[in-house]
Amino acid sequence: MKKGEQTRAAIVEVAQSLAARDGLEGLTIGSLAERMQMSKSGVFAHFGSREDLQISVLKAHERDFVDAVLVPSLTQPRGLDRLRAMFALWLERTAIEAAIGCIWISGATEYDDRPGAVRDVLVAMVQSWQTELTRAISQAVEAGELIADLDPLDLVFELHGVVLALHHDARLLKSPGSIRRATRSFERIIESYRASAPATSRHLF
Amino acid sequence: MKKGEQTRAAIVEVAQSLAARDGLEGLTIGSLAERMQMSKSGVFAHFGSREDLQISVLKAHERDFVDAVLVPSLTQPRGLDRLRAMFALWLERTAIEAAIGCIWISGATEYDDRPGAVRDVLVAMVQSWQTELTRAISQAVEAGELIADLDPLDLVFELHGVVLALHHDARLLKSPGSIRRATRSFERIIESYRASAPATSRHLF
DNA sequence: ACAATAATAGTACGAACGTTCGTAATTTTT
DNA sequence: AAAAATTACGAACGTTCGTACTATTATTGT
Repeated sequence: MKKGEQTRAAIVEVAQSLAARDGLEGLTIGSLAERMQMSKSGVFAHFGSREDLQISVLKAHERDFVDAVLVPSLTQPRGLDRLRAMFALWLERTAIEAAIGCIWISGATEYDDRPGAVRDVLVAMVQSWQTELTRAISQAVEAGELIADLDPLDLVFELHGVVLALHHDARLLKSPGSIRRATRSFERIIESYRASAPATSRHLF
Repeated sequence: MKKGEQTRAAIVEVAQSLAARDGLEGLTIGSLAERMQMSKSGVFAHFGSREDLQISVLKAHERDFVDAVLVPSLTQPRGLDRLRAMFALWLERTAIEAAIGCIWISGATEYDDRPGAVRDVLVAMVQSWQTELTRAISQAVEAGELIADLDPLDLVFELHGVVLALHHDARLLKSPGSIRRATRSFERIIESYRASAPATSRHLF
């Protein structure tokens, strides 16, 4: 690994924590350079533009998210088990990010009316994660663990709401016990969509 | 009403729509002056500082919110009816704000790590609204319309999640049908907390 | 109508923003 | 070790930011 690549990686890492606190729009090259003990132009040279830097931060965040949430959940068998793991890990990560900030959530409000490359990348990432969730839910439905007439997107919507409310309450209101409340909420939601009959293999029909 | 007051009111109104789009931090006196066809200093003179302007915008927003959501809901009788009205109106308003932006929601991520007067005012407003919701829920519990062991804050949390998810999906992802999904979600949540026995007056016990 | 008062414009400021450019220092390759 | 390529720096650019101060114009009360 050449020198340039490794300082670039170091810059992006610092930029991630800076953007987590101040938002992607609050991220400035000046403050980043200061934290890196580098000159502004030295930092800038690693990216063609600030937009490139912001996108690099988003990509690094996605890598982290996939490694922390999606990948570990795949060790669980398809169906409700895996869905539970996905959401448990998602909540765990949100709980951590409640302390440092989540650029997907803050970015959602920053870029919901600001067209451009950063917005496009962000939207693609969120949709990609929602697609993963949808797939896991569909598998749980097919396994007969969730009610057959469930619209997977409905469940995605509700789970997403729990995560957003957790982030909001923990971060803005600093209200204690949000994590416990979110976990309970998740269990309640899943329970209300559980198929009443015990799971039966599809090919029995 | 003197001249000054009425131009000030006009400025705040324009500032509201500007802040809805760009966030309270994205609101600048320069762009505000341009939209008002006034000089920067002319606009500025109505406020002691930008922070004052931001707080004025927040207060105007709260007035609008109370007028559109809280006040009309009070015409309904205490209990589940009123709670339903509150949330229906809240959703209705969020649906509108999904097109123009909501400064409470964007402000939540802008100020979750930025101490100061703006943050303090924002937090107070959110908490005030959550207190109203909590009261309405408690009344529905007392009326025997919702299960007795319900923690009102749990329900506030879940309803808030629905609103946040709606705002997110409608605004960032532009996904159609979010409003219908949110409404269904609300009905489902309420249903799962409904007291199974028909409502009986408390003083019968 | 005329003072007194309030409201707006004008100008200037220091700081921070992203970006460009020429050059020096360092790392990599030969 | 010399040559080539990469990486970092320092200074400056033009803008925009919020705010202060001073005029000038409108509005108000008598």
